[in-house]
Amino acid sequence: MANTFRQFLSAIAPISDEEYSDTMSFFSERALKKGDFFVEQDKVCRHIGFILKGTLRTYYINEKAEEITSCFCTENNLATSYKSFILQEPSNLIVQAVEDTKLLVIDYQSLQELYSRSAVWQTIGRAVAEREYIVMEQYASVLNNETAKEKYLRLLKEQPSVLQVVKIEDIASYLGVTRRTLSRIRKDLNN
Amino acid sequence: MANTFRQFLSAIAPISDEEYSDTMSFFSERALKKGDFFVEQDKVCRHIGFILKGTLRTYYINEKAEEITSCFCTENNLATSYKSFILQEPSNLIVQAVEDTKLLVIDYQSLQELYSRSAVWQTIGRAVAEREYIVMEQYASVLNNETAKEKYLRLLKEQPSVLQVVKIEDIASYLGVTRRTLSRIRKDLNN
DNA sequence: TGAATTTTGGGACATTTGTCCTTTCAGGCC
DNA sequence: GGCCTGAAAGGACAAATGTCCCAAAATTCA
Repeated sequence: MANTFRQFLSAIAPISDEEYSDTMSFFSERALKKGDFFVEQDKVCRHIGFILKGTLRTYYINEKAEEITSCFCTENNLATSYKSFILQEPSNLIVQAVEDTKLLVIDYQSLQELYSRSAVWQTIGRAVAEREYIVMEQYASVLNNETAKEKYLRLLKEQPSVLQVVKIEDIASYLGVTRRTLSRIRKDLNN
Repeated sequence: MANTFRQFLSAIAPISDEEYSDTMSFFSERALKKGDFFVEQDKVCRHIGFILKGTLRTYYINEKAEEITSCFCTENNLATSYKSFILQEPSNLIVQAVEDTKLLVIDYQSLQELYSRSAVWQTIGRAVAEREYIVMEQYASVLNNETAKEKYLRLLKEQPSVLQVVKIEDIASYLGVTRRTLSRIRKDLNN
């Protein structure tokens, strides 16, 4: 079951069987039903989750009370409100399951415990932060440089499954345009 | 001279006098003249620099051969092409001094050496990555949610000195609009 | 210093995107 | 099945932004 997680870790730092089974006692499985929240608004995010199955959407509410989607999280990736988790402060981001989802989760205290116990986990912790940075840099570069149409095509290519489970409105806010503009883009692409 | 750097580190992790002077032997000072490159395009970024004095601009060249500015780096902050540095792969970002600049730099090998020597530096390394992540997340959220005018006002408030040293064109690309639109925004703000 | 070059501001028009709205379609529920 | 509700597509007009341009201002360098 947790094999994909082992692969995920091994891609970051070599980890022995012993270290792996030791650390796995810090993790637990968690199931979410469609619509359940993994991180709630204004609550401190206490967990990082590795997505075994399912899809989550990360969004925030702007001052016009609109939901702005910032991320779709899919299988074999991490889900968290990372800033809230790092700083252990209330989250302005909301993370919600858009379909039934299974996660492997670890809480903040346990992760700190792992960091202090093991150099391997220090390395993993840094590598995860670096990796999240790179993902975010890529996201920002795309936001800044690509048109909504290009962004849509990229989503279609990189996370096609997302289109099947989320609402058009959420994709529009993810692309930084209105529903109306996304409608025009989609019409355009069907010639 | 390097006092501000000591403060920068202390804000991340407690560091003793001994640890500080030990590790300082890994750093060296570097001066850049206006227009000099700190990171060149398609070369591996081998250094992280702490800006003692001056300003740098981070940008890339898009497929229309336009310079797109992604970051202005000011005093008491870090400058690097972080992704290239982490992965030690060629940088698509260019980092250039927009005025005479002094940095405290460390190269990749030395930093790895510090990581392996000292738990404090493991923690600093992770904290820096986390911090860079948070900055980037904030940047992406701003890009996605604020209008060009709001972004301009934010820049004015958070990095007013930048306006004195960089070209309008670079600010426009940083805001994600054309020079023409930034001109309209500025006219608007002067009533 | 003065000529050449670069940078900036803004006019005129074209294009894109947003706003507001109506219609159609699909799924859930009695 | 028929009704209700929410999601999606797209028409019509308004607003924002881009493109192309030129003239004025600032800067650079011989």
